[in-house]
Amino acid sequence: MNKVRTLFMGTPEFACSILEQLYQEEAVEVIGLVSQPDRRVGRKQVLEMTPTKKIAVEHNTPVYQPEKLKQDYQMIMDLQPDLIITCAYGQMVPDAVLELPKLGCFNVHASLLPKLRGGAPIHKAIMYGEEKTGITIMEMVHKMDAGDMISQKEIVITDDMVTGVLYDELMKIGAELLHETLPSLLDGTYTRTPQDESLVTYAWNVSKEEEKVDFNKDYRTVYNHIRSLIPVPVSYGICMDKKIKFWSVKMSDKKTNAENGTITDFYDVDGNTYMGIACDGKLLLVDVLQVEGKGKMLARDFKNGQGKQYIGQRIS
RNA sequence: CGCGGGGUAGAGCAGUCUGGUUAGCUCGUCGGGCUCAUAACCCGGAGGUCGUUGGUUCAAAUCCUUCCCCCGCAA
Repeated sequence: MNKVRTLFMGTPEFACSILEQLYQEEAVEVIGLVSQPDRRVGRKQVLEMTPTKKIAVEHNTPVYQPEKLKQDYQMIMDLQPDLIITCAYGQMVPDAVLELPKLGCFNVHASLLPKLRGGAPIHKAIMYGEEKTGITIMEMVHKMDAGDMISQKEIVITDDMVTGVLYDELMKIGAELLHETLPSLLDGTYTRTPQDESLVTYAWNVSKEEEKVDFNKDYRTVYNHIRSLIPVPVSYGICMDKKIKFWSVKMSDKKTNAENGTITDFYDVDGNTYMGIACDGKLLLVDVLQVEGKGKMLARDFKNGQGKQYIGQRIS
């Protein structure tokens, strides 16, 4: 039996587990990877391969990285794939490509569609306080993340989860769901469930503006907001004219009548030291933080150094 | 040369502008004490080529210079 000629389209870390899964599938041959172009990253602007590309290179799979897929997709047409799987590719796929493979084009999306369509479903699931999220595999259509759903897998979002943890969990079950769903995609026996348009919500990429924390919002919202941006891009507040990033926070029952955003003091809880920030009448406890120009550090270390000067100051 | 902050005991910082005896603070660590007990308190100790190079000076953590490294921003 011939293997199904499969093209994978995906770019970031998240797509790696899906790509790895495809390599493990007996029935599938990965004939190519399409990812975003390599970008220069960091202060030194080092050109680095995209995460999926690194994996494809190891498997000697051809990699295509068009700057604008809409204008530059002939190589995909030439490849004549039987199946296209996408996951967090980062560009809209032209209709001509969607219609090309005889088995179809399917997307692995990190949310329970029709909720959270868009580029940042994992961050937004936590930021918006969803109690559960998951993975949806669906048909690709012209409109973003709007195709009929084929399979889903749920995961509960617990209070202590940050985006990074949820991200890893979803990577895992994404690969599992793909494995479970793949046979039906290959023989065409899958069932399609249209998305209920009345329940659609969107999860746009996190904007610069969204990285800043507003301690005037309610406690839970602030907590969700901060943990949703860990470990990337990390939220921040401004205090003493410096940017302070919040790398790890925790909720508490400690009450305060200090103004929202006030750094009230440092507290020892269960052997750890936390910096308390007033929010909505309660204290939000910061475990790990980073002041502009400095590395990230434990609240305990911050307290031992310049942290004392910050007590009583307000974060805006 | 994109802009800016920084490199001082194991950790986080002060001191640098206005050079000057044993480089200070908060912790940690080690020893001792107090206590029924302690993450508390008291006493004491160890631990620093002040990132690197060269220079100025009677004297450099501090002023000038070379390079390296870390971080924030912008991309």
